[in-house]
Amino acid sequence: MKIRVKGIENQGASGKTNSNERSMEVLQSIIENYIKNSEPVGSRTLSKTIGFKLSPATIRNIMSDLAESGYLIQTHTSAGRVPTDKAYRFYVDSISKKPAIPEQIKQKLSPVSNVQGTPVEDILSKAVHLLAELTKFACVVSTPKQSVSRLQRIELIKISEDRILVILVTKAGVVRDKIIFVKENHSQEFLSSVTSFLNEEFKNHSMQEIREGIHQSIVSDRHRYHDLLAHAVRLGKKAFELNQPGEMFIEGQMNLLLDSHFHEQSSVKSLIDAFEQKTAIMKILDDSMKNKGVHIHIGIENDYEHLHKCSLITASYRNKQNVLGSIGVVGPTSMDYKRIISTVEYTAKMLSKTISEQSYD
Amino acid sequence: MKIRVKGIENQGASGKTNSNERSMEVLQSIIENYIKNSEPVGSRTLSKTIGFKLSPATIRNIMSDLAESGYLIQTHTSAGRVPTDKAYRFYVDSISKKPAIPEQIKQKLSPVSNVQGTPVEDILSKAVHLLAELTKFACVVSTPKQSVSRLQRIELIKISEDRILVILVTKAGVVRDKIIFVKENHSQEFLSSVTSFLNEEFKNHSMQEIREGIHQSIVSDRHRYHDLLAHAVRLGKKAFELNQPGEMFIEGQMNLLLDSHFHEQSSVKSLIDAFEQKTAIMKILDDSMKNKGVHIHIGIENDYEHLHKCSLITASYRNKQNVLGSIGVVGPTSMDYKRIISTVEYTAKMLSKTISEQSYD
DNA sequence: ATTAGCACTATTCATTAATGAGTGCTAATA
DNA sequence: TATTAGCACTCATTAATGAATAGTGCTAAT
Repeated sequence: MKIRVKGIENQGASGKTNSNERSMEVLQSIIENYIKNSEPVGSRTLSKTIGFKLSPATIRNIMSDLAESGYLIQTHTSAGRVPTDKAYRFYVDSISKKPAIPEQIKQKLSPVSNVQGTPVEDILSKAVHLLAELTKFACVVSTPKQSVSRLQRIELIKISEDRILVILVTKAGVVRDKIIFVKENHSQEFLSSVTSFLNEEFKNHSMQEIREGIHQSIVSDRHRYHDLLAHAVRLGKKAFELNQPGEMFIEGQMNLLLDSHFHEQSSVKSLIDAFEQKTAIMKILDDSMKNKGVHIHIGIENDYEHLHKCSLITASYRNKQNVLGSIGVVGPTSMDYKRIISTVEYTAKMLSKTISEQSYD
Repeated sequence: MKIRVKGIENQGASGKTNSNERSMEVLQSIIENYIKNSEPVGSRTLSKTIGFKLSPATIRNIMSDLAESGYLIQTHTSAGRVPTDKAYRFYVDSISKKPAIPEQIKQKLSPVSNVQGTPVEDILSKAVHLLAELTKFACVVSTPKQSVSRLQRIELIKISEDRILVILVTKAGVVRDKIIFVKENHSQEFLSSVTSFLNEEFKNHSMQEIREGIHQSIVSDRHRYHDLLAHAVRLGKKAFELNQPGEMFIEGQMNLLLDSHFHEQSSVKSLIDAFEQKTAIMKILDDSMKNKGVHIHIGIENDYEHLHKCSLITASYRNKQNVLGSIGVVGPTSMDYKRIISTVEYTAKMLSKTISEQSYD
């Protein structure tokens, strides 16, 4: 029995790194070929397209090894081979130098920064729309997380006997409004004093901090505000209560359905489910905020089953102070990773730049 | 040559209304059959399902006439017949008594009214979501038109040296905010006086009126506000400037792609286009606000070419004073009109009720 | 006016055969 | 020893064929 050097896996074990490197290059070639044509790639085709000279037979041997190690599968006996998620993982991990952003893409995305006093939501929506247009996949973006946003200003406005409009302006330039119901009929003057108190006390603090600290903070100031206090606590609590579960804009869902990889009925159903049930994607976007750079989730790596046939490329955007949210692409596992990664990265960068310029820091 | 009574078309011309009515009933039967099974219906099948006794041969004759008059088409020689848009138009026009809303639908839609101080946008989004779930088609809703909304309160808040946050609260309970840029560094006190002036002057007026009347109104009050005037005019103009082009929420687009009628590549492309290019659908929603009741646009009746294979059922929603926007369903021309019409109608009613309760009238 | 009967037509479905892309193995080769 | 040529084999895809089926249109009988 002949034991063949397996390449990749047992790197360094044998001295044959030569053969190892070659396996990697072959695998890379197969992946790129499949990404391009979406068709199982065979040994003959590959021997032509590959950089260096190798006969189909040799390639077959290599492919056989790669298949054994779980990088390739065959849909049936006499078909070419298709990369597995493991292969894609290897592929993206081995990407060293990112391609330069084509001028054309920069051009396309320039509207994102051409904004003067546009609400942050509109900027996000513009960005995700353009990203979908560029990538031809589904794209998502999460709105700035309220909890990490820092307060620029709060305003309480009486709009009827029992309703008070709360306006929160964050440093990032996001305006959130909500209406709270009260039993007491406060005067606008009273509200104004509560307002200025809250502003003084909490400007520049994150919503998270405010929610946690509001009680102590007010209590410690007891001497300055006496009867006003009880009401202020109650109003403030209500005003800063977390109610927005965090929104997400989606664009280009339908693009996916033109993609040949999602043509089967079951795939379509999965996709519908994945986008209906927003939490799974939202969670991935949230996770993406924790670390810098581009995040890549390939197929089976996703916890949510309905996303097993998808890859997600995400990147967070920020202003000068905080990471605010993230933007991402949802596509088939066989997407053109190099292109998509750099496009997402660039878009996130543009977004950060634009929003930073609008922030109040 | 035998001249057959054509039914429908030449009503009253001959005394044979009997045959006429029968044609209509046959047509109706064909349509309902097709709506149910999405398959061309033939004479044999029909002679079984139809209420009264008629042989296939007779039905064939009638069908032949109906085809000649443009109510039916054959996909090929030996296939059954399929209703045309003209047939659907006849069908919906002849619907007399609307079916009662099934308890199940009422149940499903009840969350729309279970809201306490929810922003109008959230109510709309909830409603359109549920509607999509119920109908299994794509659903859209337009946010309240700014121009007809009447002012409940305006607020100007200084948030940085050169930026003023404008908050508009409408009678319908919609809060709109935007940031305007100014060259002068106004004090908050100054803004407050402008604010109370604008509130006094314009409360209860529609945005449309305000935009048109702002100049005169302020000029005529020249004696009361002297130096303040010039600035107030400028700020007010900016504040009330129309910038929101009118939004639209879409839900369940992907539902359409599960529908057999949109399975061809070209149809999918059309749909994507139709939803990408929101203006066409937006226009239909806008039109729907002009008249009461449910509006029905069948296939070819739509101006926008990419909607030629779709029917739209829309209905406007309102508060006590004004028509605010409309909600609708986009589905295949062979949708179950009776069910969809009454569902949309009911949803719009619920929406109106809920929003009215929240309005400040 | 209605219907039964029949010839005719087009789709759909299963079967078959030809094609071709691709593999695995073995033996020859550099 | 690694590579390659050659060959048998497998299996999906395609086209061709024919039977079954669902439907129509027309004519003649009721």
